[in-house]
Parts: sequence; C-alpha cells; structure tokens
Amino acid sequence: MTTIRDVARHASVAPMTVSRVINQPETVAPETRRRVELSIEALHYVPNLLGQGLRFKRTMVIALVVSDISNPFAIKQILGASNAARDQGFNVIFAHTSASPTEELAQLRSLVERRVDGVVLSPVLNTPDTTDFLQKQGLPVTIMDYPMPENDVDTVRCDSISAARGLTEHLLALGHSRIAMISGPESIVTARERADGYAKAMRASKLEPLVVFSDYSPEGGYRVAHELLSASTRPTGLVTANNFIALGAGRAAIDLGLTIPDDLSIATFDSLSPDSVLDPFFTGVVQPVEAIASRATTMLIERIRGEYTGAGRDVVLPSTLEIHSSTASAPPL
Amino acid sequence: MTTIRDVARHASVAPMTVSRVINQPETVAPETRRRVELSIEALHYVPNLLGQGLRFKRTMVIALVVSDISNPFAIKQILGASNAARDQGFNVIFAHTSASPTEELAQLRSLVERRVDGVVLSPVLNTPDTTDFLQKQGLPVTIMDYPMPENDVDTVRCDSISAARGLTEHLLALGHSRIAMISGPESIVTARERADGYAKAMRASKLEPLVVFSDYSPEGGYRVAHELLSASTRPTGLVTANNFIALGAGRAAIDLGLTIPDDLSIATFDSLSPDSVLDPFFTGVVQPVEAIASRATTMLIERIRGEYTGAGRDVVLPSTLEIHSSTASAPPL
DNA sequence: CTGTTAGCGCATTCAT
DNA sequence: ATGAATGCGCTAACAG
Repeated sequence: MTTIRDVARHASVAPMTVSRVINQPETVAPETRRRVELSIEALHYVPNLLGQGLRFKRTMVIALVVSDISNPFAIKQILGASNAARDQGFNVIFAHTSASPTEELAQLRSLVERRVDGVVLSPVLNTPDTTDFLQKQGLPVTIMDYPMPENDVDTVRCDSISAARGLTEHLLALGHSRIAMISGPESIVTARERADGYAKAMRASKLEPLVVFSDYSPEGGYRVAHELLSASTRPTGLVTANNFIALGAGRAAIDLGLTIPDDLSIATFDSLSPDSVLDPFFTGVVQPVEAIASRATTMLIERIRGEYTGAGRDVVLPSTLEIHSSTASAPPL
Repeated sequence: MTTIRDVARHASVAPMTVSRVINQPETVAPETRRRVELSIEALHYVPNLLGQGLRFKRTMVIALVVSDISNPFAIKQILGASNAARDQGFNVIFAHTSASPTEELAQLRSLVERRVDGVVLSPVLNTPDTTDFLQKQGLPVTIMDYPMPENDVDTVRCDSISAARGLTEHLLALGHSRIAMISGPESIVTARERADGYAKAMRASKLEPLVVFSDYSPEGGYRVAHELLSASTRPTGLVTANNFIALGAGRAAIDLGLTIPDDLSIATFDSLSPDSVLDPFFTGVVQPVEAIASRATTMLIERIRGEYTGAGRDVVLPSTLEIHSSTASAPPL
C-alpha cells in the first residue's frame, strides 16, 4: 500500500510537503501542490490513519456499544449516534454485547485497544464496573438509558418509573382493574424500574400489583402471558416491559382464542414503529431513542474536546404515550 | 494513557520483555513474567493496537458494509459476519451507506484510511467502481447479494431469478392469473432480476407480466399497490421484491377494504421472521442471510491469510419458499 | 532469557 | 515555501 513517502518520491518533494498538501493545502505553493495532488491520484494514495492516530493521540473515532442489536431500538441508537458524530467530524464504530456482561467487558477492552476517543454505552447492567474500567483509562464515557448512581458520569435517559405509571394509568382509565405486568430480567434496572412504576400506579388505585419478571424476548412474553391468561380470573390488561415481550404476549392471547383489544388490552414499553407491525399495533411508551443517542454523542464529544470537564450530568428526556389498537375499555367482568 | 514503556519501567525490564509477556508469555522466565503481569495490572495497561497495526501492517479488523441498516436483513448480516470473524480472531467494524453510492465510497475510503484488512460489501449498485476502488488498494473484498459480472471478485448470493420464479409459480399454482409485481428501483440489479424471474414465470404460463418499479420502502409499496388495486380489474396476487414493499402493499389492501389472503394474496422476497409480525404473516422467499454473511466473511479471511489467491469465486446458496397466511387460492373472478 | 536497535506512517518543530 | 530530524507505541531481528 502506498505511503506518504512513495508519493513524495513520485512528486520529487519531501514527505512533509505531501502531508501539508493534505492537511493545510494553503501553505504549499500552487504548482507544488498540483504536482503532489497528481501523484496522490496516480498512486491511489490514501492516508494511513493509524500513523496519524499514533502521532495525534486521537483517532476521531467514538464507539457506540449496545446490548442487543436485533432490537429495532438499536437501529435508532445507531442512526442517532452516527449522525451526531458525523456532524462533529467523528466516525462511529458499533459493538454489541449480546446482553452479556462478560462480552461487554471484552468489547470495551477491544475498543480501548483500538484507542477510540470515547464511548457511548448502553450497558447490560447498571453496575459501576464497566464505567469504572473506561474511566480508569481516562476515556470519556456517556451512558444511555440507565441512571448510574454509583458513578460520576454523564447519563442520558428517560424516566422509566413515571413512564410505567403513565402506561398503567392509561389502562386504569379505561376501566381495567385486573392488570398484570410482565417485566424483563430482575437483574436489569429498567426492568425493575418499569415494574416499580406499574406497582406504584396500581397501589395508588388501591389495587394489588402482579409482576412477573421474565426476559426481554417473545418466548419469555409468550410463556408468562400464556400462564397468566390461563388462570381462572385472568387479567384484562397487560403491561409489558418491552416490545418483544408484547409480541410474545400478543401471540399467546391469540393462541388462547382471546381477541385484542376486546378481551385483552396490552400496553407496552418501546412500542414499535408502524412500519414494522400491521395489526394489532401496540399502545405504548415511545422513547425518543434517536434523540437520546444523539444527545449522548454530543455530550461525549464535548468531553473529548475538553469543552466540558465538570461533574457527571444526568439528562432526562421525556417519553410519550402513543395510543393505538391494542388497548380498549375493559370488558364487563 | 499508559504505554508499554511505562510498564517496563515499573517492572524494571525492557519494553521488549513486556511485549513478549503479552504475545509469547512462554518465552519469558516465570518470575519476570509475573512481575510484568503485576505491573500491567497495577497500571491498567491496555496495548495500543494502533502501534501494533503500524508495525504488523495488519489490524485484524474487517469491515462489513451494508446499505440499509434499518432492514432486519442487515442485523442478520451483522450477526453472521461477526460470529464468523470472531472465530478467526478478527474484529468487525460496520458501516452503512444509506443506499447512497456517494456515501458508500466515502465510507469505503474511511475504512481504507483505517487500514482494515478486508471488506465484506453488500453494494448499493453492482457497478464495478466500488470493487475496483478497494482492489486497487490491494484490499481483499467479498461481495454479498449481487453477481458482479465485471469484476474478478468473490461473491456470495442467492439466485434471485429462480427465487422470483418460484414465488410467482406458487401464486400460479393457487389459481391466480392476475398477478402483478412491485419491484425496487430499476437501477438495482436484484430489483431487475426479481422482476425478470417473475416475468419468466408469467410468460411460461402464457400470462402478461405487469411490473412496476418503485423503491424498497413501505411508502413505495403502499403507493403502487394502492394504484394497482384501485384499477377496474385489480390483481388477485401480488409479488413484491422485499418485505418493506410487502408491508406497504398490505396496508394499502387493508385501507381499500380488501382482506388478505381472501381477496388478495401477497408473496414477497425477504420475508420477515415470525418474531416481527403477527398477522398476516407473509408467504415469501427466505434467503439464508446469516449464512451468506458468514460464508462471505470466511472467504474474505481466506484471502487475507493468503490461503486462497485464485480467481473470483461465485457462491450461490439456495433460498427457500416459506408459505404462510398471506397467500391462498385465487378468489372466483 | 533479556536487552538494543531500528522502522512501520505520520506530523510537529526547527532549520533553511 | 520546503526540508530534516524526531518521536508517537509497538515488535522483528539481532546481540548479549
């Protein structure tokens, strides 16, 4: 592969001159510049950013680490982050951790090895160690989606608890009283927070909460929903902690001969966009995922540039409740 | 950030010894090794792969470039490629081109600048220039999804034409005779090939093909389908060139008061997995996307390692036709 | 078994 | 306006 020296030789100048043509063209005499440009063209020279990175001690690359890339969620995070980064002249490299803490650490290490300038992380758990690991390296970090009480770090997220309340209150307002919640793994903060918000809303209406922790998958949702809906006094309303659970629950209802929303209303977190599902289209909490990623990226770059050096900021963006065809008034009991 | 020299100083050895502890531990005396390992631990040393890459002239990174990351398709490509790469000790970095040839070239250039060891590319168009660009850099490339008649390059794909025939013949076998096809942009090979396969099947049954080229989006599908289905003698069967078009077409049918599959059968390429849609679930051609990406990655790594140096290989993997609830016997005319 | 020298590609600094 | 020397972090080749 051609180097800056090959170009220099071809154009009969010093390597330094070639470097200048690339980085500060105005400091080079027009005819020299032209000659160098022709040589670059002729030799198909492409600068080696490994060399640059070594020299500058910065790579102009930031990493976006998400846990589950198969969630449509992740796509929006990727779009939000890469657009924001591009605007600031940074490249983004993505990594996904398959929701495994071990894999997460391995990925982060690999990113540090490649000397990314910073990391936007949607962590598997909100334990302090991953953030610690990065900060010990002196790497700027921004955390998405979770509060990180034990770390001094920038976070960007929605308020899960109040969103879960809103979701539950929507069902209560429709006259439902037997409302169960299917949440994600109890080890994950958002799963706990979403369950908490639901429970708060239920208690505020003097109703007994019923939470089942499962996992964030259609299979988990199906299994739990099937069980809940087979009970003698089955719920008429279901709050689910993400779209995958909702899909599984929806299928379980259909398999049991129940109609949505006539027999069962489902309200979920992370409702899918209308492009992905025809019918029923879930009522749910929609988080501004792209905006979160975009904001997180901007804040990260501020840190990288040294434009902000203070304490960790906790930015909470509002989520919205979108009402669609999966919820309706409670059936008579 | 700590360097190999910091560690060396801390452990009172030469930098080279530290390097050996990391890369060939067995060549270092156990007690020296132990001392170095402690220093690595104490200083949180993480090797700088920029330095390594410069030295080795290889980065152990390959790039996966896809055009549209919001297609569920892309996720499977990412999973297939990253698993295959990990098995061989390579990291993968993803780039997406938003289906824009300009953006594609920009991304590829940026990847070359970062000296990836090779590229797995699902190109926007099957014009020779992008492949040329990479090969001129001496970079190994594997192309997914498209035949590249003008390049001497490895390709891995399915046979679009025969798959489109199969899709059409399925509808013909159900008794449909008024079958239209909505394809993607005519500038894209697969869109043309899929249309060709459909047309062949129609002509083989002495029927007049009706192809409309649109774009690979729900909006495009909606618009075209709405028009086709509003005609006085509307089609009873629709072949669509991808899942997005199918979704749009499905919504158009519903908006026009048509029932799927009673009034209209839809058969599509790139059928979604059952996890994503409840009802109707599209009959369609399923490509082994993950296997394609995996195979492409393996072949790329063979080239990188110099294990294969011959002419471009064209691997064609079989696709399957999965029959679901979006197709049924033709209604009486 | 361990250390020294040198160079991968690049740009900063200082000289011309 | 251009060039030469130097060092970013790393390791192959050689020396001890």
